[in-house]
Amino acid sequence: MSERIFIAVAWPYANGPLHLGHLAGCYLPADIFARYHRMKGSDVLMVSGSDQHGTPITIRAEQEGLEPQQVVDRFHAQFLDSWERMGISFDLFTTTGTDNHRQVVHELFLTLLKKDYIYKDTMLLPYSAESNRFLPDRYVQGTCPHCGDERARGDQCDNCGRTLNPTDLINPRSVIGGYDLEFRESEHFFLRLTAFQEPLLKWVKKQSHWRPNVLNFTRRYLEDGLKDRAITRDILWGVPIPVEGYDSKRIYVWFEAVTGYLSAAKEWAQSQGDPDAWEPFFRDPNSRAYYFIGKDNIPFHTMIWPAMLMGDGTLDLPYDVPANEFLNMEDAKLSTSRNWAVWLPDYLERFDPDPLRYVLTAIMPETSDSNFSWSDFVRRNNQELVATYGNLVHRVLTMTHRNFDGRFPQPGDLDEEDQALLARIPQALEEAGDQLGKCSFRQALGTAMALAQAANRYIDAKAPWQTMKTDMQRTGTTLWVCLNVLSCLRTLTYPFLPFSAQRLHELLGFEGSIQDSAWGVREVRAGQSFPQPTPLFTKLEESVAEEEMERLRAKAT
RNA sequence: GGCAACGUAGCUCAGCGGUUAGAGCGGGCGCUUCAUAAGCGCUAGGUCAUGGGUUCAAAUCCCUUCGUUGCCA
Repeated sequence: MSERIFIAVAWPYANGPLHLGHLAGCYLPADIFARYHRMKGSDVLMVSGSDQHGTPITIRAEQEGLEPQQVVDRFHAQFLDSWERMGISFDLFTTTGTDNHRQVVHELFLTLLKKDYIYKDTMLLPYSAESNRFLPDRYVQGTCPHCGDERARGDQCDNCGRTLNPTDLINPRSVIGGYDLEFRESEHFFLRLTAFQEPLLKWVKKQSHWRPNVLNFTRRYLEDGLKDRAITRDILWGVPIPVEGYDSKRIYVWFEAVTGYLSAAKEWAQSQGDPDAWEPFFRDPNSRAYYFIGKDNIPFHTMIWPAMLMGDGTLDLPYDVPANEFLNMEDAKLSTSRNWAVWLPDYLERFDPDPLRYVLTAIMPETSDSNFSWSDFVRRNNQELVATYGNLVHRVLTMTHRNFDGRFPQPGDLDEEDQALLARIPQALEEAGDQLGKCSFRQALGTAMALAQAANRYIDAKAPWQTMKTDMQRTGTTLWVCLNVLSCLRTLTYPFLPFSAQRLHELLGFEGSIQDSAWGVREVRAGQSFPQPTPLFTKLEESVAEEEMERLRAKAT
């Protein structure tokens, strides 16, 4: 009986390239999870897309003298390229700019409006008479009422970090052209979040399988009390409001972007030639939906989106929201604006994807913030990937190829040590499978590496380079046991290291794609011929850490 | 200012009520030579931030203080 798994991943904002924080935060864990489940035979749908709307994109477009669409098209193409080269295996990576998305958002909006979960009200907003338009919060600057900083924006003050409303600012003024500015009443639509407070709290209290930080954060938030929130804005870049008379307004990104999970599933279904294929992922209690996000996104996925789903009443709520904490860079907080980050396109110009996938999994911020450093990257690559795992593969394959004529040996009688190591194979698969299923990716990777270490110990004890002088039968048995461990490691590492796992698959003489193998024991065949082995991973010069650190520092502003 | 999390070996962290507190890396000693000078074994005597409390029993639960970080007003 196979499981059905919907994997929703946070929508990256299409106003800049992706960095290691994005990857470690949600895309890599989601991909590991998806690959594991596909191999296990689960019915998997993994979707996401570029978030195209919102003020920062308008601002960037204005700065560069481009249309917003040109900005988002550029980054969307870059995202697709990064996924391909990093091996992030989306079933669909779309955008919020499609007709389909607009329709799905409209349907949900109208459903909630009809049920009175969306209502109209007025609010006081910044308006520029001279340019004849309402201004986004970010376009308004003024003195922060808390710290007195004169360059606070209408959404927040960068100096003291507090969240603000434009009406909070002292001496508010427009950023564009420095026009005078007034506040005018504007009519908007609000989501009645207060109606969902109790149902949400009741639901959240049952989610004992959630990560403690996600659960605690959400409970505290709900116990403090939700407020209704405006879901429309006086802007022109975004999804239109499906009600007559609101041409100068659009649906606010946070309402529209989370709906993208549903619209992406529907778009995927259409692309499969079966428009209803999305339904089992949203309307079957036996299917489970996982939302992979960074911790800054928790409220939207544990409260707002579930509230919208509850309001609709026909769609399943998230099963789990395995939010990750933050990844720091060389002991400092990642910062896009200060350019303190390693960008994916940049990384991929110089290094292979698997070492990064390995290191980011090993330090994945599952339970607390973690730190990426280039010296740690080089160290882990050289000592863990190359020395412990890659070298195990290489020493076993080389010895076998050289002494058994390029074929796998026929095993003789198995002694206790042989049996003990072979017994670890199904154990490791079960253990790692269990850990992967619980989204404990660091642990699962550790399980795989522990098996590699056990094999290294076994080889040391068996010393096949000694026995081959006197007893080829014994040597063949030893290597046959090792080869079966390699076959297992091929499976165990696949979710984390898809590229090298595929290569190992081929080095072991298996045909086709490793993706089609099952999550289970697969013995090597005695007598099977296999190719001349080449190393799986490349050792990095120690100087790489220094050079990359320099590069990072040089670009920072 | 309010709330929360964290503070464990030189470094990065795991453990989160129950035998002498663990792993990886670094350091020290030794073994091995098949392999990308890779592998394996042994070794670190750390007041589990601090001061109290609960308990037969606490790094593990509760409170104080200090420090770090995050969220919120």
